[in-house]
Amino acid sequence: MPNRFIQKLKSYGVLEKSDVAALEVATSDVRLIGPKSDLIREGDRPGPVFVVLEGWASRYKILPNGLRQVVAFLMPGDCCDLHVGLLAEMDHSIQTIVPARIVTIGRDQMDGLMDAHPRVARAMYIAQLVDEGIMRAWITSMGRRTSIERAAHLMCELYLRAANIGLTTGSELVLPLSQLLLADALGMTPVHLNRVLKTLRLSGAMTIKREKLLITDPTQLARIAGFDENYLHRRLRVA
Amino acid sequence: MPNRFIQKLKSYGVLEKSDVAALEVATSDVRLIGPKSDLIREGDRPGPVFVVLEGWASRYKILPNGLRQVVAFLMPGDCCDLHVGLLAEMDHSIQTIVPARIVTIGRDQMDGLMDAHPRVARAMYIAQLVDEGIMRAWITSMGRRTSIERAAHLMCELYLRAANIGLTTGSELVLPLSQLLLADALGMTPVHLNRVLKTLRLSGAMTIKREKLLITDPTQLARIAGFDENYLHRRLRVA
DNA sequence: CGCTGGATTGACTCGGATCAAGTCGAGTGG
DNA sequence: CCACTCGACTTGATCCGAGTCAATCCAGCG
Repeated sequence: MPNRFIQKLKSYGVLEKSDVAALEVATSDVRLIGPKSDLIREGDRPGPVFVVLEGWASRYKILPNGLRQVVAFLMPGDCCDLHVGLLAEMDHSIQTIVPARIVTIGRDQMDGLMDAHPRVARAMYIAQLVDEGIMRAWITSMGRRTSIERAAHLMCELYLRAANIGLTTGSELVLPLSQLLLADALGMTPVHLNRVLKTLRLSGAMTIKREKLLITDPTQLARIAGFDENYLHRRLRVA
Repeated sequence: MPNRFIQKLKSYGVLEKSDVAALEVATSDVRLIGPKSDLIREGDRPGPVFVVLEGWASRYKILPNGLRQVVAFLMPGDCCDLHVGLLAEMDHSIQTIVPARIVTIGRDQMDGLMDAHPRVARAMYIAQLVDEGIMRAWITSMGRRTSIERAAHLMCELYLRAANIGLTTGSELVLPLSQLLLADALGMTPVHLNRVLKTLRLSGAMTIKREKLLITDPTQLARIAGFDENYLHRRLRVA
């Protein structure tokens, strides 16, 4: 089973054998977690850094009135913030969506790894910058895109992120996200999301069927979304 | 003139005299920048890290159709990402709002500073985590709060952030943000924002007059916003 | 075979956008 | 000192995208 975390870091910069070996050691303590289990809850005191090796998770916040907003999706290879351990308490929760393989890396181990392997540290910092770019793109989507554009944009993003770690087959991607979850991520009601997905389906751009996203017309989907992939930073910086 | 950057970092952890001295050296190369000047534009290759010592700036993205979304406000003491230098190009622009005093810190100097002063590094990492928390709060606001709640929430946030660096006087704060800018930050039209501000004014919770935010009823404003300040992480972690 | 949780569809309502006039206040120049 | 201007703020009237409420529909499964 490929280690998506290492695969992802490699996409952000060349890693030597020794780097990969160190990462393999650091990510050997795998735990299996069931679906819909909170890994950590808002208000909890943060513990070790953790990495999703397989499966999907969501970061979310609950408002005082009970509404939920998903603020990020974690797919295989994604991890929480490197320095969460510095905080007194979490400002959001993280929950698995489907059964997942999770690795936790203690603070000392993480510090040691980053000190001894600057190329790894560099790749992790880039990963963090990409995560921030994604948050900015989400803010932009929520504020200034219509619901159709917003849904199309999210699908473009998820597809490219997944493609980056070899999770796609052709123009298809296994996407275990219910319409309720997607609605909470896109800031709309499930009913309206359902109609939006129908419109996108009828337009011929994409379909979601049985937890599979199929992009039938990438150009059109990107056009609908007004998608510019620059924020995913797949182009490496050249010296 | 107080150095808001040092002041802010101090709020995230105790700094020794030597730390402060090093920070003072690092932030001595001040440039004066006029209002509405882009410090860096989307697509540009990032240069040194920069810090806003005085004045306000905004991070923003422009959509293909020309719409603008402000994704963050930078107030005195705020800085851009520590590791921007790793990216090939910016995924958003940063522009001053009013005349500002800006400091730039080269990558090598920054690395040296953080290596030699772990307490400074720690405070900067916390600052970055707070910035991320703010982005998550914005996503949540845009997705699940009504326009009135959203506006109230932003005002609570700006007030607390400003109070943290001694920028407030009583329940008042100098807020040089036009309604157009606020509308682009809150994802609504200027016309609608105007009505929202009127409602908040009539409710007795807050008023904006001549670039000054006056919170007339903090409890009510927080209640309207559904505000929980946990994401600003003003409580320090105790060992 | 019925139960259950997601997906789908319809009818109606409402928040916020759009379009279109104003109004106010700080300069600026005669 | 007052008229002119320009940008930002206000207000009204109307429209439309998305929410709400309420039924189904459907597939997987005990």
